[in-house]
Amino acid sequence: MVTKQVTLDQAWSGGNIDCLSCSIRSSALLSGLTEQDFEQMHEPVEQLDMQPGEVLYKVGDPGRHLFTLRSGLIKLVQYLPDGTPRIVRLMRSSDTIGLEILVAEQYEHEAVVLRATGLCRYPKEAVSRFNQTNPVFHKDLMLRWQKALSDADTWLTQLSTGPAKKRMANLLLRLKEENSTDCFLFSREDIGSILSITIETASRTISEFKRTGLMKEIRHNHYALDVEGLTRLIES
Amino acid sequence: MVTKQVTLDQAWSGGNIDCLSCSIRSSALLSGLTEQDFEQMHEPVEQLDMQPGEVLYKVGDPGRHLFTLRSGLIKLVQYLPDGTPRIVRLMRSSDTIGLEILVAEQYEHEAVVLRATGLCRYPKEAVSRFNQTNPVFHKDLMLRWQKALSDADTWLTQLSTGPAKKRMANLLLRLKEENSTDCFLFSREDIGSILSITIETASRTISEFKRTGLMKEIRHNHYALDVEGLTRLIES
DNA sequence: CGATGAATTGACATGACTCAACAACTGTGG
DNA sequence: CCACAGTTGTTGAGTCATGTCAATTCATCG
Repeated sequence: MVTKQVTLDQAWSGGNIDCLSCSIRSSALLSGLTEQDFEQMHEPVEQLDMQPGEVLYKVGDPGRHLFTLRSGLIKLVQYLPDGTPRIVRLMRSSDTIGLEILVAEQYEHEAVVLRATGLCRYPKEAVSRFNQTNPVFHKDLMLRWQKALSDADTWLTQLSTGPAKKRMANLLLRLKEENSTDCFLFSREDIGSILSITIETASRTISEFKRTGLMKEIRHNHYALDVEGLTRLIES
Repeated sequence: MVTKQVTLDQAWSGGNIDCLSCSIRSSALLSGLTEQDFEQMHEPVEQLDMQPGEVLYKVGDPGRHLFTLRSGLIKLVQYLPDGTPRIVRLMRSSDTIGLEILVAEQYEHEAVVLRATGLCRYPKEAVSRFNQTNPVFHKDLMLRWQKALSDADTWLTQLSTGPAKKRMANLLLRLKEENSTDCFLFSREDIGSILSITIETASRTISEFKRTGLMKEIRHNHYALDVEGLTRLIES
């Protein structure tokens, strides 16, 4: 994990790491804040770069920071009583993770990097204070909370209900890049843990989709989707 | 649906319907508010009594009110693209439903009464204003949001993952009354829609549990659970 | 009492899991 | 550069769990 500290100065100046003119500003957690807000922060914002497999935090870790993804992909995992891991959400660019620590002491998930990820780290206290003093920030935070909830419902209805083929089709369309038919997959084990199926079933389903033309492998784990066909499969 | 209006007077006076001394006050949405807060409300709080089968709202209905359950049981339903209904959460006493309208225009679920339910109805504008002006209220609202999210995760991991028997065992323990082994069930169709299994599988699983002594039918849809045994089943 | 819908049960088909063999890919050391 | 081991993905055969369809019982209510 590589970290880069953002000093108060840099955070709102024209420096390299610059929250005020951040490229994902409109969707970043600290968008809408003023110079003064940043001046009040005791602990700096930091930027992290993480590689696949690295663990951001685990269930029960004391939570002192929230994070916003600038790029990449992170899985949130919970474990069943019998030890089976279950991926409960995927977080992508502009998503915020660790919201729970605003009202709890510990993280509720294990956060593991799936694809090289850049993120910004905010101290809990600062976020909490902004939330209480800045109405725009506060509204934005509620939006993020609601989005998380809404995502959780979709996860349940689309990825955890019905036969494996429909679930897989839903996952593929969900992982599809905007304005394109491209889709990047990851390990069969992770796919299984998302759809609650075995790696064999995941592999077989993908093979069948390839055979029937619903997807074409461009290169390793990179596919072109037949969006029409997959949509029809879901709705049938 | 029976409604009883709470006038400004009643809301904070010693009247019959009295938010300030409400019996579930510590867990009700408007706990922590002062006389002055109630004076600011343009539209009154109302109490509703609803019977099984009645629909509180549907997906896409314009959302103008939030609700807190005083008693009873309500299911939140979403529909799959192919029309299958899926129960995504069960709401019980002291739970708040309709949070989404604080940041969205419409309800995201269909809310249907499963057991005779009493609830309080709050106008969206008032809740929104309290949220911005009253720090305690605001903190409470965040707690509710986080609880909903946490519940959604549990729903996914416990009730939608693994074999039907384990899911059923989890559901039974979740429906169990506090400090007792009693458990009230509802229609097999609803159980199926919670666990994402067919009504036949639901029925068969319950029959098997009765045969193997994991539960005993006291009267219609009222059971005594073998908590130990069910827990063992889940963890195996 | 009969009529209706819900729940149960049985017989069978099918989808998903298990176990096992093998293939493809990755990284390491010679 | 190759040989090798370790890991991940694929495929096949057999089993088991769940879904499907149908028949029957049960509960409720007029």
